[in-house]
Amino acid sequence: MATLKEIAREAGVSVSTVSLVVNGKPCVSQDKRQRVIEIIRARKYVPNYAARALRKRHAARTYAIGVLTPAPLIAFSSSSHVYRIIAGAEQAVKQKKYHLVLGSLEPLAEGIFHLPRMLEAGEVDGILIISTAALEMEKIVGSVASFSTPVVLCGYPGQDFNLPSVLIDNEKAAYEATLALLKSGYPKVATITGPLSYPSAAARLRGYRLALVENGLFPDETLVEEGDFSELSGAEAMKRLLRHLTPPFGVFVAGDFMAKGALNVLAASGVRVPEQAGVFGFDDVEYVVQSTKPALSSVRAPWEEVGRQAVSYLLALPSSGTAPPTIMLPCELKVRGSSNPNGGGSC
Amino acid sequence: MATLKEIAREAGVSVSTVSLVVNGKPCVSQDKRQRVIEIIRARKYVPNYAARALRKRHAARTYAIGVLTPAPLIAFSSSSHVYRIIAGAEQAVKQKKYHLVLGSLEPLAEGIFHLPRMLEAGEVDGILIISTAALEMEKIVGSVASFSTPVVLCGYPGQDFNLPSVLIDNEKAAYEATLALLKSGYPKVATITGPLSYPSAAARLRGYRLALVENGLFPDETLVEEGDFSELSGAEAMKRLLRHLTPPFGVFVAGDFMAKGALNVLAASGVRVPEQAGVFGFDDVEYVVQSTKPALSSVRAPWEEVGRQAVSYLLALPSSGTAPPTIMLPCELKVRGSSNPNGGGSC
DNA sequence: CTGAAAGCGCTTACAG
DNA sequence: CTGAAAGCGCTTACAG
Repeated sequence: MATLKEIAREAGVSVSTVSLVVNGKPCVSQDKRQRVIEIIRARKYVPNYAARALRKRHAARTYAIGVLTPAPLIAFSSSSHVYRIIAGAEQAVKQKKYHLVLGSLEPLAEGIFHLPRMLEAGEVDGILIISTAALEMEKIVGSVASFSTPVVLCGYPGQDFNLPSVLIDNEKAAYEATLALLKSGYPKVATITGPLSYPSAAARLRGYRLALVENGLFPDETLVEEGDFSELSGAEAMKRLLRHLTPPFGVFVAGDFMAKGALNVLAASGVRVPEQAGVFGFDDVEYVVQSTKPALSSVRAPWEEVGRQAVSYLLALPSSGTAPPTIMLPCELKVRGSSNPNGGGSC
Repeated sequence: MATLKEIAREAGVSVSTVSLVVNGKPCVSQDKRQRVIEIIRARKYVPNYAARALRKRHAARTYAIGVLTPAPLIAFSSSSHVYRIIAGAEQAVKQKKYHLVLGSLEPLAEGIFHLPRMLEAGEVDGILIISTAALEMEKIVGSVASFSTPVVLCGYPGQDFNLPSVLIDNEKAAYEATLALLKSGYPKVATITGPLSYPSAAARLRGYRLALVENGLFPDETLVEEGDFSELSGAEAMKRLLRHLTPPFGVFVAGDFMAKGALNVLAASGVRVPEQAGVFGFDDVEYVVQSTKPALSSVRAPWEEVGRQAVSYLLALPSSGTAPPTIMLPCELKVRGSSNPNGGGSC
């Protein structure tokens, strides 16, 4: 690899001049510039990144944003929000000539995580932490906070870590999905929740209740059943609901897999969807919503946009310590056959 | 940020001694080592990566592997092999304390690509290039070849670029899928191909033909129809096939979306699957194979393993220039209801 | 417009 | 076992 010095010698100029040319500074005469550029081409000179960074000291950027996932990527299903956030973030960094660096947490033991090297040596200009609905973030956030690298948390709202965050608004989405069921004409609406120890599951339940109350319906606790996001748990929750519940009714289900289980039970029980019962899921998992009959209405979270906004926050982060803002992005309702008795339930 | 020199002054030792401690070299007395470590802790010293890399010159590793995708991630569907290769690669680099750096190609104009900075400045120790079935790789491979960074190509076999490659064996997989249809008892087997200008589509056709010939069947060109991987094109190709084809027969379809279209046409034409016709897809797209009735048999490529093998090749790459090897990984047959007349086609 | 020189933070022979 | 010193490749005031 050629160095500045070698180029300078060959061109018969000083290293300063070569440096100026390389960095596109204007104050170099035409002929010298020309000569230097030719030699750079011929020798395939590439600036030494490390030397440059060293010289520019702390002003030096790495032009990299780290993405910290709560587990190795292989652990996530292809429909996971993790991939969608990464795709959005990549789109956003690209325009600014940044790269994404992937690092993942490896749980070693109870609450002990192996942190990727990325976090330690100031190798990135900012870190985007992806959280899951369930993840305990205390340890991680604690470790990260001791570094000076800017951080932004992406994912589901949970405990307040006093970190800049881009989150999706679970409560509002649940509120709107429940409202949609009521508006579709179902006189009462039940819900199947996720594990209520998860902040996001609790938030979805709050949104559901709010919609009922605002419409003059008294929240009836026999209409609330808890699942664990699995298809089986959704089926069992639906069976329990059917003990008290007679059609017509709506069910807001806090996850698409559970909703699929619920639909199966309704079909087996002879309850016609959407005529006698409307079902609304959550997460808009492509291969679930397309595989049910009728197609499942669901809540779609804007995860790509979460990634994009997190990056633009990191890249614009002022060095002054302003209070960490929290952005809550709204979700979109995808109304399909399962909750739409007026639109022809066959599609 | 504290520097070695500051730590040395505070500890009353020379910078050499601090450097030795930081790098875990043994030849330092216990008490000095102790003192230095304490001060490093207290001052939260972090070694300057750039200085280290600069000093170690070319021996310095970046501990990063670049992943070059043929387009921004946002352009790929969640079922894309791109995500699966990345997940496998991440798993592999993790064990060696490496990171993955994401970079993507942006087609600017006809054959002109904007190359990510990652490729230019020796910022990574190796580059994993992901190709698609259709991608023209000439330009990219040419640009990359002029750098000294080791490269490995991942994806579908195509033109021979004389690069180390980890590919999936399309031909063999097509051969096996066709054979499976014959073994299931379908006396003749047709095929719906992808665009035959794609090397991978052509390879799948070769595999199909080989299976026929080996079983004493004369390749009949009226049994070959070309599609473009879309569901619609699969439906139309199936319609064309049905002009000459009477049950029982099998169809090897070179893509799951086309297979779905074909299944729809068979159902509409009153041909029962798998009793009268067997269908085998390709790619094992989760939300397609699960949504058809009966469930679609398909070929599953080991993309995670492709990523893993590519990384282990890059990390073990000898500096001497041996001929670039090419690894062809076999695919797995996922036999489901659509091609299995004996297993009860209802599942 | 151009060159000589200092120095970024670190590692590494080289003496002691 | 320990320290003084050179130098990695670059940028940047500073003189001219």
